[in-house]
Amino acid sequence: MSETAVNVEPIGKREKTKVANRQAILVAARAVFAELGYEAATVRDIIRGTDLASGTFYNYFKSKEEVFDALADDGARRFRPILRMARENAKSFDDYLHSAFVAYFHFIVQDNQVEGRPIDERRPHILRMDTPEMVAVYQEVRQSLEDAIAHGDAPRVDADYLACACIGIAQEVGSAMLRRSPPDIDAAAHFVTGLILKGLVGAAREG
Amino acid sequence: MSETAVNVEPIGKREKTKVANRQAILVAARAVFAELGYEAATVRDIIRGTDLASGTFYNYFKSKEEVFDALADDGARRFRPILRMARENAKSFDDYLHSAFVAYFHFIVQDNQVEGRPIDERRPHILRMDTPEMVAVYQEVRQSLEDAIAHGDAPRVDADYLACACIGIAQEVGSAMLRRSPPDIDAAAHFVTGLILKGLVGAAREG
DNA sequence: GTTGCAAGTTGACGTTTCGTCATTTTTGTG
DNA sequence: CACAAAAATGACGAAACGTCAACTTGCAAC
Repeated sequence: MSETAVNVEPIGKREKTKVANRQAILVAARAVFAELGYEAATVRDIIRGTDLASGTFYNYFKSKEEVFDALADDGARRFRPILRMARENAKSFDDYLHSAFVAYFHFIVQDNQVEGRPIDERRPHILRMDTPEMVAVYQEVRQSLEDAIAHGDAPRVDADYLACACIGIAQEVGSAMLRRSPPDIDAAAHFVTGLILKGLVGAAREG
Repeated sequence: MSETAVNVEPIGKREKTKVANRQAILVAARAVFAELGYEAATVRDIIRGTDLASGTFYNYFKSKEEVFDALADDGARRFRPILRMARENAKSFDDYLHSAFVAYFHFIVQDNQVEGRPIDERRPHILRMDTPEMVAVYQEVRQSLEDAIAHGDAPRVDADYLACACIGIAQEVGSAMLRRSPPDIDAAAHFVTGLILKGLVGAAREG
């Protein structure tokens, strides 16, 4: 065949700048939200953090809210493969639970160290369950639980409720962990894993 | 003494309308948020739902955000005495946990039946942990847990983490429960109580 | 390379919402 | 009733919004 050049980068300049602009807006938005808080931030504040014009913002997002959702979505998107790896590498159900929580706590610690800032500051910690990637994370967790139940590795619990409970625990205990300094990921993961597997007894400080 | 009239109502008209106005704004805001969503709602939309003038709004709240926080705060304030009663009437620690969750699930079911609407609709379900009454609820829960631990009714767990875990579970499983129709409060409460007391085994469908 | 067109960017503009404040109304008191 | 303090009012300038006609850029056909 007469196919000549390699085609490793199928994206032209058009698409490239589109991705770059979108990303620039998200980065600027993250900084602005951290700086001013979600409410006080304006679309103009965000766009000022890029080299784009005000009108361009609306080619990418309908509103400040949509940018925020995209940020949350992004977080979930980055976390999902980590979660999947935890599942694939797990030696047992207990191991899966533990490594999933470790992964999540690790993730939020990293995520909250942006720009050398401590954690502090009222950041928009608000997490929606209804953004697409968020739902995907929920489904991933739920699927793992259902598989474990099907294989007899876990009791026959309501997988929907259990997935929700795990997510709720992860979020709240995760936030509590971040409030402590330094955040002890292993301790937090040990706590929540013990709680889920054995209840209060499992969560107790010493075995 | 020449004190003549009874004084059962120490509040004059001043204070009375102040309370009424504040309440009117909160009621209108709840309706507007439900109707338009938090983002789309404006301070003017809210004030239009009352018979007050626009300027008056700012005598009561600094911003839309503050109104929203006040709504959340209000919810927590109404829930707190219910939670306290659950504690005082509890026969045991297990009983306390169970009745607290029943009370919470009952509370949110009621709260989401406002105006005959189903649950649906993206309402600002966003719950902040940093509003004063919210913190009070957290502390109430934590205190109960610490007391139980001190009295030997519960293992020596990290009370901060456990309180956060309970709240996270209550929120997420509560939301999941609301998504089902009809919401089964007892089933949900049974699930979460079992989970916390005995872990997965306790949460399984049949004891 | 040049030409033409679709895709994307720009910033100025009319519109909407914001938050303030001088004025007016209401409430409590002597 | 008169007076002062407290609160409500709505008009106003400032700020942010979202749109759009004009302009620039990327790409493909020739």
